[in-house]
Amino acid sequence: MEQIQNIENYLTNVGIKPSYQRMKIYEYLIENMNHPTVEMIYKDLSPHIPTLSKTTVYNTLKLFVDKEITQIITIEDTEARFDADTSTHGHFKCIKCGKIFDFSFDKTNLNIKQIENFDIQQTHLYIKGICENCKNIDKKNN
Amino acid sequence: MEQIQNIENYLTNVGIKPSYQRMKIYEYLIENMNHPTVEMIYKDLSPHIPTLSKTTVYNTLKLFVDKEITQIITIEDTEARFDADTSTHGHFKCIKCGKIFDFSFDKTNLNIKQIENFDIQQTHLYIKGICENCKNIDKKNN
DNA sequence: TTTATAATTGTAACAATTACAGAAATGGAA
DNA sequence: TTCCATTTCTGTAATTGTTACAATTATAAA
Repeated sequence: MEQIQNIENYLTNVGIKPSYQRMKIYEYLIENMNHPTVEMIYKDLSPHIPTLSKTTVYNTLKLFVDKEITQIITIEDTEARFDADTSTHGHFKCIKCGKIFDFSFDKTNLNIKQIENFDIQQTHLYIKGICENCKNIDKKNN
Repeated sequence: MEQIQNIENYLTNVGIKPSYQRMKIYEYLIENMNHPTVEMIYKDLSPHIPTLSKTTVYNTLKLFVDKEITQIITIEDTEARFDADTSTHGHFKCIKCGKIFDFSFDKTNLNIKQIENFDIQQTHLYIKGICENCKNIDKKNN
């Protein structure tokens, strides 16, 4: 399809040889912006790529991160999540339903003092709490 | 000592029975604000508490987190770090020397749109890059 | 077709964490 | 004090996420 064609070109452009597995994993990432774990990617793709190895998923994601077309999200201490959107944006995790939401924020007026002369390469903002939907469910049950 | 006496009272006040291990671990946290890992805490305390078990360190930290007198820092995906300062503040990790720096930031004007009606319980800001000291070392070597 | 190189796979190793059961400590009640 | 119940601590085993590595397979150039 068109999509896959685009992915092939895109990977080539950033210096990644577009193997079948790599294209499928990248396609999965941009179609599933729900910040999947390695386990999720492996489980969902295995039926379509029967020979797929979990090691390949790990290797491929590491490659994507190195080439800066994917970022690691460490909002939970248990396992890493991956996001094909590498722009600086925040992540909210609902502690009730577990869903992770994206949000944008203005990092220009954080007004940071102590690290003014440091070189900043990555900024991650993680917020935890209860999402609107779960809040409403709570209300109903009271 | 005075310090230990304070810790005993403090733990009691937040609803934690102040056992010897718990007091020592909490004392370690407030004396070592360098965001230690479980391994670091265990290694440093073992000589003073020969019977200490790593499981106790895990259990105790989980208890502290539950009672909200300690926060988990997940700036790296490999292992959890712990911080007895539970106020909202940012963490900078230098990718050269690995050191973690605290900094304060203004979370009032982040100007967040998409999660306005969400309940916010924790805010974590993680920044990665190169600290001033490592920057200067780099300059000298060029 | 041959050959060199790169990518993929599967297994084993590793490291952080958790589960669990028994031992030790604690704190009343008799 | 002694007895008993409960809590805490300990050590080992199990679990989980990740990485190392060697063998196999695919790719691409000569």
